[in-house]
Order: sequence, then structure tokens, then C-alpha cells
Amino acid sequence: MATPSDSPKTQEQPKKLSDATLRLIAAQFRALSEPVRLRLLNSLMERDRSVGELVELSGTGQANVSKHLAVLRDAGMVSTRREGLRTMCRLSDPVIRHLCEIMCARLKAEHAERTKALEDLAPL
Amino acid sequence: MATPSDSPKTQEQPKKLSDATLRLIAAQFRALSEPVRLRLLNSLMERDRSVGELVELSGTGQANVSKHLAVLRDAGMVSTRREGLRTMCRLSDPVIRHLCEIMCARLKAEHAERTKALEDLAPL
DNA sequence: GAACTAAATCGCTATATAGCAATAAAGCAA
DNA sequence: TTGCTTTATTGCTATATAGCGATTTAGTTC
Repeated sequence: MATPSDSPKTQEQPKKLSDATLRLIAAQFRALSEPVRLRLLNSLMERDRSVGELVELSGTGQANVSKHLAVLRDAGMVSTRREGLRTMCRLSDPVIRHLCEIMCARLKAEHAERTKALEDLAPL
Repeated sequence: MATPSDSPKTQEQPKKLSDATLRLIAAQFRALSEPVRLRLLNSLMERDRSVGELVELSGTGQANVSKHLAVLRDAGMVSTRREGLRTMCRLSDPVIRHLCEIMCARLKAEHAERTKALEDLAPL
């Protein structure tokens, strides 16, 4: 694995972020901190879907999905358009995909580490 | 924009994630969903720090910082070691940096978009 | 041992929100 | 209009947690 560590050229000095900025970032992460919302985003990665479809796929009630979608809309992650009776939803930001991929990779790496540690511990 | 569809090598098909996986990912994002915790992580990007230092930098109480650090430790994002009277904290995962950078870039892009839209609206 | 420092834990309150059932609102069809 | 479908909103409960002060625990020094 390539260690993404420090290349001496591009200085990776971390900026000191203001409280306002931290609140904004926190709000973005909070929008991603719910399993149901992640399920919705995951479903929207494949293609656009109506709210009804998302209700089916989410495993929770319609009112709940509606509220979760409002959260994702407020966070700028999902956009909706009316099409007749239905409201179609789409991922409004490809970055979401990246974030989830990075998180998955992180979890996999952690799991692999734990697995390896256990193997090392039990050489019987 | 590169459409993710046509790279035959790295298949970008979004996997359907299990509920358990979604809960794990959500827990990771939830650990990042608090301004104080982001401040702690941001402070640790520069260098390792004691809990006392973090209390100073965080602008909140010692008990609170201690609890937030516990959350970050449980999420595998911060590790601690005892050094005499003090507990030293360090970022245990460089990925955190990436995630925050991506979020910042996202927010900047959104802000730039809004700014541009306003400029277009007011050509007086 | 006592005294001191640093950090963790406890007890509590206030706030936020996930979930649900019921209702309202929006759009189409007769 | 009346119905029907789809989605949004409302009212509510239960749970989670951020924040604080007080206390306890861990480690050092005397």
C-alpha cells in the first residue's frame, strides 16, 4: 500500500480553522452520520430515484425518508425535481462517493489490521 | 468532468452496502460531526498534544474534552499514551486529514458557486 | 504516608433528532 | 367538483449526547 504520507515538496501544513468553518464541516459530516441517509445516498449512486423508490429501498417509513431527504438537501448533497406526482432525487455532488469510499477503505484497513494481529497472537 | 462509467479498469460500480456496514460508516462520520472534536483533530494535525493543551485550544471544559477524546479513540481516530502525569494524544490515522480536506474543498466549491450566481444576478 | 497535578468518570440538565401515525398538500384523472 | 396517488408536514415519544460541576482515579513529589 502506498503511504499517503508527507511529500516534502507540497507542504501539508494544516490550517487552523475558524469556529464557523468547523461548524460547517461538522454539519456536512453530521448529514452523513445516519445509516438510513447513507442507504439513501448509496441507492442514489446507481441512478436517480423517486421518493417512493427510496422508501422501498430504505426499510423505513415514508415520513422518515422525507425528513432524511430534507437533511440531505439542506446539506447540498441531494437535489430534487418534481416529475408529475413524483419527486425525483439525485446525488448533487460526486464528492459524496469519494467520502464513502475513503471511509470504507479505512474500515477495511482497520479490520485487516485486527485480523493480522489476531493471527500473530495465535500461532498454535 | 470525467464520467465514472467508462473506465473499464477500475470499476466504479457502487456496491450495495449491508446495514452493518452502513452503521459502521455512519459511526465514523458521527465522530466527525462535532465542531469541538474537529477542533481537537485539527490541533493534533500540527503535532501531538497533551489533554491539557487540547483543553486550552478547544475552548471548552476538561470533562468535555475528555469525553470527546474518548469518542475519537473509540472511532480509532486518536490514540493516547501516558507520559508521567499527562496523557499525550496523537492522530492515529492520516486519512482524517484527507476527509477534512475534501470537505473543505467541497464547501469552498459550493461557496464559489453561490458567489458566482450572485454576481451573475447583479450586473449593475 | 500527605500534598499536588492531570485526566477520567459521575450526575445532571438541556437540546437535538430518529421514528411513527395522522394529516395536509400537491398533482393527476374521472 | 370528487377521487386517487405521491410527498411533505405536524405532533408526539424515546433516545442520544453536549455541556457543566463535582468527584474519583492515576501518577508524581515531598
